[in-house]
Formats: sequence, C-alpha cells, structure tokens
Amino acid sequence: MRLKKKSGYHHGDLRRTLLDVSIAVIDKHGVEALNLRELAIRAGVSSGAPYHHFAQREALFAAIAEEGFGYLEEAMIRERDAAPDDATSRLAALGRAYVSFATAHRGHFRVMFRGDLIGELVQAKPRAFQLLWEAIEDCQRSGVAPAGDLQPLVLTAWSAVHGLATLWIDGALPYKNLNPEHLAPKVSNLLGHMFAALAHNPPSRRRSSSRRRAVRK
Amino acid sequence: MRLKKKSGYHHGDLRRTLLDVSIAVIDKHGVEALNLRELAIRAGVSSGAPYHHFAQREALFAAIAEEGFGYLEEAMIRERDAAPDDATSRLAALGRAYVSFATAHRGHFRVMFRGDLIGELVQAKPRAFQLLWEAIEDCQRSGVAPAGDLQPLVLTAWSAVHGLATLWIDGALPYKNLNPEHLAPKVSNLLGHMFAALAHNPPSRRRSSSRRRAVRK
DNA sequence: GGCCATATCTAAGCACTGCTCAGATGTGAA
DNA sequence: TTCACATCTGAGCAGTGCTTAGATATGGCC
Repeated sequence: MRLKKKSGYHHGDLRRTLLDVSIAVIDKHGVEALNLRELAIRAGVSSGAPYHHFAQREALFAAIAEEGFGYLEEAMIRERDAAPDDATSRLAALGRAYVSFATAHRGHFRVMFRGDLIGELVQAKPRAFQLLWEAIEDCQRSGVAPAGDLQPLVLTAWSAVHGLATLWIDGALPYKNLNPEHLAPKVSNLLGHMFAALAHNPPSRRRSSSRRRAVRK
Repeated sequence: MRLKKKSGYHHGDLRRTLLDVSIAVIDKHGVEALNLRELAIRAGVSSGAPYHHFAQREALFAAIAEEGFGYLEEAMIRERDAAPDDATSRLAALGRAYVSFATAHRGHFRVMFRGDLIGELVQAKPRAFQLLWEAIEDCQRSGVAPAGDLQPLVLTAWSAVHGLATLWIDGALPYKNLNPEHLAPKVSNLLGHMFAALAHNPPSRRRSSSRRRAVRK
C-alpha cells in the first residue's frame, strides 16, 4: 500500500494514494485511528504534503464519503438489475446490495455514516434512498407491498438493512462465526416476503387471532 | 452542569460529575469532541484529576456504555410490561422503547455502539437482545410470527430498530422536521403486523401473485 | 480531641497530534 | 532555455492524552 512513486519529489498521484491508504487504515482500525503523520509516511511523503490535497482531516473524510456513496449507488443498481424481474426480488436485491457494500467496504461505510456528523458535504446520500423508495413503490403497484403511506415502509426497509450493516461492522451481533453474506439475503428476503404478506393480509382482518402469550420471566 | 463542589480540594462526587458532563458533551457534539482537559475544567478540577477515576479515556467510555445498557434494558422492560397483553403489542413496545431510549439518551447510545469498538468490556449488551428474542418467541407461540428459525426474525427486528435509531441520531434521514417519537411507533407496529401477516400467509402460498412491475428509470 | 494511613487532587511536563508556513524543488508551457 | 506554477519539505505552534512527584483533605483509630 505504498503506491506509484514517480520521482523523488513529486509523488505522481498523492491524492489517490492518500485516499487508498486512509480507507485501508479505517477499514482495519476505525476512523479515529487515522493519523495524518503516519498516513504521510505510508505514502512516502513528508508530514505537510497531505494538506496540499486536503485542507483538513475532515476534507479527506468528505472525499471518502462521497466516493462511498457513489459506489453504493452503483452496487445497488447493479444488483437490482441482475435480479429476477419481479418487484419483491428487486427490493430484496437492493437490500442485499446495501449490506454487501457495507461489509465489503467497511472503510467507506464507516466514514459515510460516522456519528459525529461532518455537515452535509455529501449530496449523493439521498440517491440510494430514492432507489429504495422507487422499489417499494413498484412493490405497491404490483400488489406485493401494503397500500397506503410509503414512508413507514421505506423507513423500515432502510432501517433494517442499515441496522444490520451497522451492527455487523461494529461487531455488536451476538452471533459470532456468522458471515454477512449469509445474513443479508435472509433479512432482505424476509423483508420482501413480509411486505407481500401484509399486502395480502392487512392487520384489520386478523385482529382476533392474538392469543395469550406464554409465561414470562 | 458543574455539580456539587463540596470543599475547595476534594470534589465530593467527581466520578459522577465527570460522567454527567461527558454524556452532555457527547450528546451535543459527539464522542470525538470530548476533551479531558476541558472536561476537568468544567468539573472545576485540575487536568490530572479525572485520571484518578478513569485510567484512560476509554475507561470513561466503558462506564458510560455500561450505564447505558442498564438504562436500555430497564426502559425496554418497563414499556413491555406496560403494553397490552398480547405478543404483538409487546414486541412493538420493545421496539418503541429501543428507539426512544436512543433518541432520549443520545450521549449514552453513541458511546454504546460507537464504531471503533472498545473491546468487550460491556456485558449487559446481550440482555436487551435477549428481551427481543423472548418476545419474538412469544409471538411464535401465539401464532403471530412465522414458524421456523428465530434468528432471521430477531435479526430483522433488531436491525430495524437499531437502524432507525442510528439513522436518526446521525441525522441521515432525508425527512427533516419529523420527530422519532412519531417514527418509532410506526416502524415498530409495522414490524409486528408484518410478522403476524407472514405467520398467517407464508410465502409459498402466494408465489404466483407477483405481477410485472411498472416502468423503471 | 489528636494522629495517621489513605484517597483525592494539583501542576508541571512528556510524547504525539492536526495544522501552518517559508522556502526548496520539480513540471509544463512559451 | 526560461519562468510561472503546482507540489513537496521540514521546522514549529498550539492543543491533545497521559504520567508523576508532591500537596491536601478525610475518616477511622486510640
């Protein structure tokens, strides 16, 4: 990870190298572990050099986030268009793509949704959201999502995939020895099936069927 | 936020004060903004004093996280036991409690699930998870959750509420002017209804009903 | 009350950050 | 070849987390 050093003085493509090394470090050790001095050394350059490409640390993060949102959108579109030609499958494909992206590009994802927000430098964010929105709209049109307000549906779907990705990346899942490539399809498919089931069987129809629950505590 | 200063020298309850000030700062400005020197000043104490209560910054975070997981569990139990006496309502109550806790205690929540993991100092984490697990098990017994493997159901439910909380706290939701007290019940209820619907209408029964979707792009 | 082991706090200082800046060094166009 | 410009160097500043020697208060003991 000490890319193309063209001459002794001018680096060649320092900007790209800084991004790549940063992403690798963040992927392995988290955002807070990124150190500009060490970053410069790894890129084979002096401590002040990075500041000619990124005014502050935050600017570096913003660039990584922007790149990440682009990749995410591409991945979602790719998987959606490769899925079987029904609305439920396409929705599930978007979900799979979201989680797959997050786990395959932890470095990007961590920066994209880091809690201590940067400010809204990133504009690509809503596009992934819109893909989901459209997919669920398609589900409604096909009768495989509940009719009515879209917002709760979209929010639930997005929250589910985002939560799964986040929990996995943060190592918060109590299931050890379980890979996300296995989990993501399960959750995504379940979500698709649940939308369809609720569309065919709205809650008012089975109000009576909830029996007393079993013992607790 | 400069609590009980008993004498000039000994503080009185510096440990508690440090925790409270930290939580307030993290709530407002994020984890990275917490500065031990400024923290000491705000607590009315010299820069070295905090280290007699927390060996390192991480130890402070660990204490906050531990406290947070305790509060979370309490809140979930409280809301569950106050809910109507059917499995679906109780599951929804747990979800509401999770999101409500996160938004009402941003400081705690941010530390509890901060990406750059601390190490597994915190043992309370699995308990909130277990509450969810048991609630969904109850739903299965009452016939208001799909039969079969629990894991995808639990994972989906947890991911949904965790994702919603996370997206909200990080300010990533494209809906501005919308409060989580409104969102959380919607998503939680939807989840409960979807579990019930899928239990009554498993996917195999309506394989044929997904029609062609509408135009795209 | 007086004494002292102990917990608590102070303040100086070390190593390491993010960031700045004056000046050195290449590069490409004229 | 010349020179305006982009790029990089390296020293240095201010602000971190953390350490440590020594000062100060507290509570149990007689």
